Amino acid sequence: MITLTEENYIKAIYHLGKQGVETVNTNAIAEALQTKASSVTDMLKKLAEKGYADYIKYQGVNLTLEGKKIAIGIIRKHRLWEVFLVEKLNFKWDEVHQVAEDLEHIKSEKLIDQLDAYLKHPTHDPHGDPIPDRDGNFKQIEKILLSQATLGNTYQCVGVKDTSSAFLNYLDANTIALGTEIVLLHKEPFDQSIKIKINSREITVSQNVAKNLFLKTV
Amino acid sequence: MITLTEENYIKAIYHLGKQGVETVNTNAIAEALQTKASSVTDMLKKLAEKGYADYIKYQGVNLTLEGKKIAIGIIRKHRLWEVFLVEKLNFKWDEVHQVAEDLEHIKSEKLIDQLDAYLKHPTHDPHGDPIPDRDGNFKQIEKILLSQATLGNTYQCVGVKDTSSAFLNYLDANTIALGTEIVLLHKEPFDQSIKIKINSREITVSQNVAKNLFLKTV
DNA sequence: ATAAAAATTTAGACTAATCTAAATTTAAAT
DNA sequence: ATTTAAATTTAGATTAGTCTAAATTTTTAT
Repeated sequence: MITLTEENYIKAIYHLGKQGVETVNTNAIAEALQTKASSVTDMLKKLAEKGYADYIKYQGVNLTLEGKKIAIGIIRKHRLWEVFLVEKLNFKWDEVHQVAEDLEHIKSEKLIDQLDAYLKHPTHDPHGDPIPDRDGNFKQIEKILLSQATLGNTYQCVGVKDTSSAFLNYLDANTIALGTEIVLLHKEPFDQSIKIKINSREITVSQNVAKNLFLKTV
Repeated sequence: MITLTEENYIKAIYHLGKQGVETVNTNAIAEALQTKASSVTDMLKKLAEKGYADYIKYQGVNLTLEGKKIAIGIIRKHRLWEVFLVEKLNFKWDEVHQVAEDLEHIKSEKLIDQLDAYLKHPTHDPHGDPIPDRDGNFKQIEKILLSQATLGNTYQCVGVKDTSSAFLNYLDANTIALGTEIVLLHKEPFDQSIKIKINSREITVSQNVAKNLFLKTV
């Protein structure tokens, strides 16, 4: 049996290692999980022993195939619950994360498969992140940050990098939602702020915003 | 903060003490939670210390008002999730218990209030048990066991005592569901079996069945 | 190439929840 | 009213996860 704590470490390693591609170091995990490096070391040994991770002392950790599978399963559950909370229970997109953080650990295949069907097999969560299917397959859309977009082009908003309430509320206040069309009008060299057109309204957003909004070309 | 384990003990004490009316003894709790009496003793001390229970060494335990409030809150969540699973996710009534056992510990007021609204404020769960409202109020329907019913009378099935899959499947197979009308035709003195009419079909059920089916007069 | 800084691990201790085995208290039986 | 049996508690140990402080390894800077 896998414990709740083990699941949280595996998920953190997965995210920190960019879908399990890069090696993750101890301090990064400690920071992500708000715990101490020594606690992380203990857990990495345990995860390695259980076959969920490859861990080399002082060198860092990688998830094994099994570890990745577990991570993806948790992420699938997390994102499905987020969709449920927003679509069925009227949560706003900045309110779902904490609750989904708990719901993602409920262990019932039937529950999650039925939920998936009930929600009509959604492919993306309320923040634009892809939802893995039963077999763990999902494809990341071709997406770029607003800060990397090209002048004059038209884009569609497909996700956010920062999922803090502060940022999501900012987007709400400026009527920027997933699916919103955005035309890039001007890039200010002085402070990297960007002028865009949304819903036939022109606004200027800061570099900070531009670095946290994902777009795709249309 | 209250831990998951503490919640489970409180719930067990509540149920064993018939809604917190009777004093509960150590062995009963150990049996209910599949643990050892010594573990129970430890936990009772802790619950008493935290103000959730009144505990007297060797005499047994009672929930305090706060303890009862917590128990009722957990039961509310459990039963709402059961309704959700049956009505929205197509679970059968014998499949919901285990999953609800986990879901009941998710802590989010908003989640449970929204769920309640989404389900249109149901008053009873799929087994006929009442669902407490936000303030912890609920009323038990006037109900009797089939074994205590009177010959010739017409009743309506309103709940089950045993919630095992074996029993619930038996009821399904015999088209006995919540709301089904039942006429008591004959009580066999020899083995306490009972002949009833359901949906214009006559069947005989064992004493065991009669002692686990709740009815109300119509 | 070596010293200083940063990252990581080890050692030893703590808490929550559990257990076994022994001791104690209460209830039942003669 | 004792003795026996049943129920309960205590004592001491164990596991998972965490922590602090000290020791070690790696990286960085000169």
